[in-house]
Amino acid sequence: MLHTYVESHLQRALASINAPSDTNVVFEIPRQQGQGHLSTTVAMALAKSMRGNPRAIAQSIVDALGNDVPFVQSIEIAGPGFINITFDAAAFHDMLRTMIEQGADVGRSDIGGGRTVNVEYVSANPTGPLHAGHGRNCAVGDTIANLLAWCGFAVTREYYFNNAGNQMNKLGESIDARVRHRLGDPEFPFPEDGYHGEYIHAIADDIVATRQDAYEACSDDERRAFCRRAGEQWCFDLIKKTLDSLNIHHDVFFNEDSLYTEGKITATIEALRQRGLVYEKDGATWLALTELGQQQDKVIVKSSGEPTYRLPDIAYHAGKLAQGYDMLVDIFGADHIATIPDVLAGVTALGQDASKVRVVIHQMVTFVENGEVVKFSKRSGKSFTLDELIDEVGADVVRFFFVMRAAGTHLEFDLGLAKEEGDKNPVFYLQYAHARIASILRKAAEQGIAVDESADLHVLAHERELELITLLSRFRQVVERAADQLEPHTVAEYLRDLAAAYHNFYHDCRILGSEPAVQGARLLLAEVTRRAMRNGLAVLGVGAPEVM
RNA sequence: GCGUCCAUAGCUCAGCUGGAUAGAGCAGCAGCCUUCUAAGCUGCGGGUCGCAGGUUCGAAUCCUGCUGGGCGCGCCA
Repeated sequence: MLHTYVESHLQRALASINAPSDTNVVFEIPRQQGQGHLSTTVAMALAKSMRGNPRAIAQSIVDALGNDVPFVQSIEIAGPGFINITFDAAAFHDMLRTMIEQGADVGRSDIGGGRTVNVEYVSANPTGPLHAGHGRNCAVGDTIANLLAWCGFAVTREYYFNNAGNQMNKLGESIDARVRHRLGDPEFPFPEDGYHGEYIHAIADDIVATRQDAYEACSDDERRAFCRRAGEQWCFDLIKKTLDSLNIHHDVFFNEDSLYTEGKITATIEALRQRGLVYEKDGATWLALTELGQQQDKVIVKSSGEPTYRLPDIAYHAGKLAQGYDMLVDIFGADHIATIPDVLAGVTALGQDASKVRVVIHQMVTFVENGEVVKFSKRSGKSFTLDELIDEVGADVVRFFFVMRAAGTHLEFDLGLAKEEGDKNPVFYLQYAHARIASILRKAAEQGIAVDESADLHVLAHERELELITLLSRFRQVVERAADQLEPHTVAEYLRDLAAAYHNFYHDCRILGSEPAVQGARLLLAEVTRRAMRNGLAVLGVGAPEVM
């Protein structure tokens, strides 16, 4: 990054004009031409505390800097007090050299320092296939996990599920009914609010075909449980297969039921009770959330004796913190937003540090094709599954489209655009840049020209070359920021800019057939770009094709 | 009604934790291939940053209110 060349000099200059020692120097890359390569607003920020004219402060900073700062060509004061710095080409060559030395790992960071992070995402219960809308949680969660891993965190990818609830019973009853229909009892009643999806028939067919004897040996109650287990198995197999096709693999599948069998639920209630936060009312057990700053108290154990989801959620999060994770990341859809404060309050009440929990809320997805909203509904059984979406547009497009917008905004997924295998599709724009580089490297190899990492970079002076180097130099910072802020879409934005910078360079700067020194330096620049693009796409979980 | 997220070009969206003349893609119009992939590049048009106040040298960005929309507000998860 350019700012590293001037940061220490600037700090010294600030000290010499008696600026406060905690002054935060903010650097920006100016948008407009003629404003240098790098800009800082520090003089304007200091105007208040130092009670001075910002331009005058800027002038004294520039005077204190002197004109012998290495790599700096010129410094100008502009507008209300911007300090604009123009670097000489050697700064760009130096940055590129640093990136060359990072080899295939260009852009990798160690800001995580080995700290442990648990990222929990997908977490759909095994009551059916993942539907298309689940794709956003999958892609956002896995990309965040990738980002953190890329930045030196020790990441655990976790999937939390519940195979004991009401919905699972409904699943078992639904399958049971379909099996009985097949075994000569067509009048057997289908449960109210049962699952109507096609997959229920598929599961029933499977049971009849492979386990009919075992099924018929069961009592009525056992049959429902049998079907529930068969359904869970079938659904999980399918979910894992779907995730696998998106290259998503969890390290831990955490069964909510283990919280019961291991006594964590009762232990949690007792711990909360000891703190005076639990009371009985109307036959139920309540958590005094108002004591913890929340709006209202909530039931944690129903009068039926069953806990509500809130209790295991608290026990689950407290348990993960107790395992010693430095950070927990939850990926939730907007429909779960209200549960978060309760869980965090409960976790805090149990003596854990809730500030270690970071929750990424993503808004809902609308699928659009030809300007019309495409409906999907699990309830009606007319489900639009994630598998179908992947079949339609491909795994790369699915992953990219779900992370290319900020998680907090409503996402419009344009199926028409996604299906387009051409220039309109933003994924191909990135992949094409990579394939173009791969192609040129192949062509060079055919001509007996290898990438020479020790090539002299001084011949790189074209505006397009310097722009490309500047963009490349930002790669690591972009990834670090995306990891820190848990904002994967900024990587997608960056890669678009990087691809554009490469296409510009490619268009204006002939590589093969140039004079040997220029050819060598440009080939090396192309190779570094390829590495950065491949790494960036890998973080997004998108492939980097050699040929398109 | 309460909570929460959102509102930026015709459409979909960025906007780097307050900075300079608010950007990109798509759509529209006009150009560029006998040479490394035209899935590319170049140019043009297009804006009351939802509205109204406030803080500040300076606001799309921070605060308040309002309007419009998404999602929640259960002894469902």
